[in-house]
Amino acid sequence: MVGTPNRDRRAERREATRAEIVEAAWELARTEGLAAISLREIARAVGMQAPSLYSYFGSKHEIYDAMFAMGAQQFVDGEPWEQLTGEALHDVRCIVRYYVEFCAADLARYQLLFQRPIPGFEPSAASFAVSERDLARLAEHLVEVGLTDPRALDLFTALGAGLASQQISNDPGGDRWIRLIDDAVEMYVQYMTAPDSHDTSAR
Amino acid sequence: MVGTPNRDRRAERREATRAEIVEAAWELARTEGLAAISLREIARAVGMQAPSLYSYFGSKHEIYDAMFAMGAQQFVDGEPWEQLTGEALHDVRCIVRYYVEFCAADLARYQLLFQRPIPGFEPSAASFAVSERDLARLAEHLVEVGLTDPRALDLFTALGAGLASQQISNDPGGDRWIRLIDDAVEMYVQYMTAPDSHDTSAR
DNA sequence: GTCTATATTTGGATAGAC
DNA sequence: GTCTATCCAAATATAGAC
Repeated sequence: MVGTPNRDRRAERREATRAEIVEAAWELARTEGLAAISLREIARAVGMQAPSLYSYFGSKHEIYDAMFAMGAQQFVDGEPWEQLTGEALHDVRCIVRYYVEFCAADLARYQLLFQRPIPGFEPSAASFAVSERDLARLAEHLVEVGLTDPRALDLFTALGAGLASQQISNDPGGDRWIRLIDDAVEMYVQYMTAPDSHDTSAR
Repeated sequence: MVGTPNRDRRAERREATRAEIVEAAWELARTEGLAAISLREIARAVGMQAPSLYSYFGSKHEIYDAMFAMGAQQFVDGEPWEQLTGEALHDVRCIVRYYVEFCAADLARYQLLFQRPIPGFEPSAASFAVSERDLARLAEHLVEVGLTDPRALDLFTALGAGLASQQISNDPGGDRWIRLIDDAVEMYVQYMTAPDSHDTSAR
């Protein structure tokens, strides 16, 4: 009998090339700006002609989408879950540090993942799902360390986003806001764990 | 004797047309995205042909620069200085509210003023100076209400930027993070005014 | 100061040979 | 799957008449 092989070498090769294209696109985005990359440049970087890219992606937006998915996966893969201890102050500090440094490390990646600088582009549901699952996991962990207030998650993300945004926009390459992380986290945890001076029902 | 008139009607007319062009550019940026506006569209919106714009601006970047200056001026002009009382909690709340709502009210304006989504564009020193003077004034006011810690300003801007960023990116048109402003401000002021449990020298 | 005409470049995308 | 050739649209910017 003629069986089907348990590895599809052709599909593997194809997937590898797709990854190569996306990597090249990121490289260009980092040097020239996210909105300034072109199919011709991407193709040249991987040793192809522009039309050949259409064998791998149906449009430029599909490439952006794959870039988004890759960035989101990088974020998830690098998260320091194993360093968490269950102690609120420590864990929150850990996560905020990771987030801010992840953002500051790559402006283009930050823009694509956390802003919407490309007119007309929105990540597909599949690409977005990675981020959403991760956010849910974060929400769970906040509850585990005792931050059960329903506002805890949104205030947390606002804090991280603000430190990252300021660091990137106003001191790129520096550490002016990175140095504030520990203070900000202390402020946040103190407030969220203080005995009900500000809980919702007491108002 | 032949005197010079004390009003230059020609210059006034020219300035009015420049303002009209910038206004049209903002209008388009709001509907199509900041990076997607073209000189042709701007020209059509003001009843001109594209090349005529070059009588008023030397390049597209100069139009972006004028847009930046206009946005910065709007921000300054709308600031609620007259509502401030000298009481820290109240004043900080006032300013953060103004900032977040200003950002949330116009995505394109937020992007141009507080992010850098246009590859190759940076505001001129003159346009930027408006923002810088305003930031200095804010710093002074924080000191006046007792927030003398050197970290107060940067933590303040991070807080505002974070609330605005999350509101715009994750709940456009809603108020999910706007509703958190009062809590965030309370958290901030409590922390910054708490008796030296976290001041620099005590560490 | 505004126009027409055009230069020049560049972009995304498609057709069809191999 | 990759190429060449090309389409088509759009962009910024300039030249020169009026």
